[in-house]
Amino acid sequence: MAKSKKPRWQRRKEDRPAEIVAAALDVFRARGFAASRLDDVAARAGISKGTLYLYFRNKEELFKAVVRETLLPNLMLAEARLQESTAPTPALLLEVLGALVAAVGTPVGAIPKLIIAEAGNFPDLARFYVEEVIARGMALFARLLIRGRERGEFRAVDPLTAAPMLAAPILLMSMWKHALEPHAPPRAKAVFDGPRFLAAYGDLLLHGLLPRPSGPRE
Amino acid sequence: MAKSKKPRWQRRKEDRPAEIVAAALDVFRARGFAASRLDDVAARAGISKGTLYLYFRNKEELFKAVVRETLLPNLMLAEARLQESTAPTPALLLEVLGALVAAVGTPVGAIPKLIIAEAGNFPDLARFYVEEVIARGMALFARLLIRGRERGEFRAVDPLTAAPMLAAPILLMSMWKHALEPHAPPRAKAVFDGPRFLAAYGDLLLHGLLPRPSGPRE
Amino acid sequence: MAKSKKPRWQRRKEDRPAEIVAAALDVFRARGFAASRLDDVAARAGISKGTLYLYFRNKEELFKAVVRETLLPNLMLAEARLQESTAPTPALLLEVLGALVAAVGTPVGAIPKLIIAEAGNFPDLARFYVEEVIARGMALFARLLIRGRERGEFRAVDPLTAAPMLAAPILLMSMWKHALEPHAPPRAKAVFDGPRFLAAYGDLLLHGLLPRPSGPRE
Amino acid sequence: MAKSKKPRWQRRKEDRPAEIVAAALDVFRARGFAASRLDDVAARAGISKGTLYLYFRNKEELFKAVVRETLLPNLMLAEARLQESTAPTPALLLEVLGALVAAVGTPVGAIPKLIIAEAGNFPDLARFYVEEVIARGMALFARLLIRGRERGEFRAVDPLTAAPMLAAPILLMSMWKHALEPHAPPRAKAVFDGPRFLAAYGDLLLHGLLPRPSGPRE
DNA sequence: AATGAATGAGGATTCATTCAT
DNA sequence: AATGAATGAATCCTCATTCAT
Repeated sequence: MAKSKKPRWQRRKEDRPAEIVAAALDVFRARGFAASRLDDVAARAGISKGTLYLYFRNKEELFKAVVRETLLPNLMLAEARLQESTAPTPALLLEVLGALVAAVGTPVGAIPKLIIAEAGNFPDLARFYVEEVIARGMALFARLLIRGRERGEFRAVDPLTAAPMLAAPILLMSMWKHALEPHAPPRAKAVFDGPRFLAAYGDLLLHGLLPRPSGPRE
Repeated sequence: MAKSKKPRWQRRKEDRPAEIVAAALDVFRARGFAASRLDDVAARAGISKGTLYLYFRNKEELFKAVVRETLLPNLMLAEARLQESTAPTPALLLEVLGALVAAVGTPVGAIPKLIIAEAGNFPDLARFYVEEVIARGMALFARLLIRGRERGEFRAVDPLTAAPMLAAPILLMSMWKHALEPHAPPRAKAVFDGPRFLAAYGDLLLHGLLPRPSGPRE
Repeated sequence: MAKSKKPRWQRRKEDRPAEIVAAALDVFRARGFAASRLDDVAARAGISKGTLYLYFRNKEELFKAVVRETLLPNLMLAEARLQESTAPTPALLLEVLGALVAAVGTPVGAIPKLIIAEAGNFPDLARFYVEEVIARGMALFARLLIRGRERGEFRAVDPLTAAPMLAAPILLMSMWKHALEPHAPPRAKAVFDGPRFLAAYGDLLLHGLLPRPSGPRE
Repeated sequence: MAKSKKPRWQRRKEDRPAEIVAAALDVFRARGFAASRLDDVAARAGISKGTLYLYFRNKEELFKAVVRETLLPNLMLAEARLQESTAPTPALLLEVLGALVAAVGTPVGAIPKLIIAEAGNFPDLARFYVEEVIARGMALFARLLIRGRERGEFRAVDPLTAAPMLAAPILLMSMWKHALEPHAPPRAKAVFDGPRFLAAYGDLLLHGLLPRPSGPRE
């Protein structure tokens, strides 16, 4: 039998996990974790169901991999960006928010909804998210607020308490985009459309943060 | 033979639906809709599995009943409150937000997370939520912003675009309370605790809304 | 309290069982015994589900009552008719067949299909049917054949073996009417219509397929 | 450690459907469709419950497959046989009836009872049976009657009306064998035993009940 | 390394039967 | 005598996981 030049399977040991994770995210995004079938994940990844188990011990591990591997790179990127910038803080804040808003439009934006939906069933995943994602994200915002305060660009607010407020509209937008917008009438969709949302958000946020031109307050 | 032997069950046609809905909300809240077993709902409602089906055609209908029957009364209450008040708009806004924050602490607060998690699987539920809850909620906030503007209490912002920003921290809080907080370290829990959160939120929000130049404020 | 002239329930102890049996036959006829719900039987009888159990121990007993109480009167009628008649045997045979064909058009005609479908699950019902209905029916036909032979009206055939052949088209017709006809195209329905079927049946039965060599017949 | 440990299962994609259909027919035959449990079908087919669903979408589809796949081959066989024969028509008729009587003794013989029992619940199955089995079967008999008439072997009868009469005793026999005989006393069983039944049937069919005026027959 | 047939535990749903009213 | 709310065993079907190929 000499016709065996082409191997029966491609050797793609390296790429497979990432492909599977991407496929899983797509499927989980649409149906939620519990209602997703591994059959569908496999089909979308272009492999067979059995092959999934060569790379992930079970459905839960696949879920965790999806969360870990799609969130952390994004977060580290943001942290690096903040570190090196010398721009005025209001501009830097807007830049960070802009990056987040952009990220929300990608499949990654569906992760928060998935985590929140399944936190009750996967406590360690919830813990991971709280400690590795939320805590770090809030710390990042808090540092921004402090930086602004120190440079006289922001008024004094408690950074740890205010940080979540900065994040809240981003979260809202991610929920909207990945859960409700597909079912909303056209007029409702306009509200959340990209730059417009970001501008309104920044306006409201900054005018609360910027020092008042005249007279001391509070 | 005393006639004491307590009966194996009671007839309670009137109360049952509400009790079942409450039990279902509890269970769905903890596990999510898809992962909840009707066995558990029945157990928590103190009835047998079959009894569920006397009152709800199937799991999906039960879910819809939970959403409809717990959200609408709350919403109508808020709308009524807004209608009759003559208070200054900033105070009224804070009052409304306070009521929402309070509601978030009750089981009702878990509904948004449930809806968002299952929107992909129950399009008509999603549509119901968008049209009957979100739209009405946003309209309510928009009316508040317009009222404030007309009375000179707020600066000019586009009410339809700004409304979601008012709601965002409430949503964030509901997600936090019902999904992540149980898995968070104690220090993190403090941030969202009641009045403190509300105060920070109102402060940030109002200083962005109030007109600039001068004068004493509330 | 003097307004109690009209009692809360009618006293109808006597009629109820027959009404229930009739309703049950209707429902069983349409869906088969196994797929029939007692809810439907009760509804059709105009009573509540619980009341069924005041008259019949369970679903199986109801089934047996349906069979017993609808078949036996018919059978006894036929036996009596045969006893007293002095008509020529061919005419008598046609009369009996005619009565059976008529009976097949009523709800009773569905009983054979019910028995046959459930014989495997209710052995004693099957035994009852074999011994009380089939055996007696076959004996009746056999007596007819013997009577004809003795009076020189029929040729010699083994009466016990030939009897089922007389009954076969009746059975076929009952199956057709109560099971398949509702789903048949119009052209097929014509074949089984009443007198025409009976005439063809009598003709074939009495004369057979082979051409007569000659001479007068009958 | 010998490698003996026989594997927990075998892969048998090719044979499975036919095996399942055969097992299902056995179970349906004994209990009727509605009262049969797929558990039992699976057990009899030597597979697990889940495997059923790899081959049949649900219980109803399995039922339809049983009907379709066991009836059609038999019917086509009979049609082919009729086409090629040059025998005298009475002999050919007896041959066809003999083949049918033989078929009735196999599991296939239980199909009519199943169809008739469930026609009310599966209208399209009933339609299929009326159009693909009964219609074709009756056409086959009608052709036989016409052939006999044309060759002067049969007297003139309306072929479409007479055809069902030829089939009726076969139907009766199939009902008897698969429903009632197991519950009948020994003496009753003799009546339907194979060649004897067939001989009596053929005799009656060909010659009828009336005495012949004269001459030798057949 | 990859497949996909086979498994079987788990959960939604139905409905005969019971029993408080 | 009658009701119908409540029960829970029974059964269909799904799908994560395993394993023969």
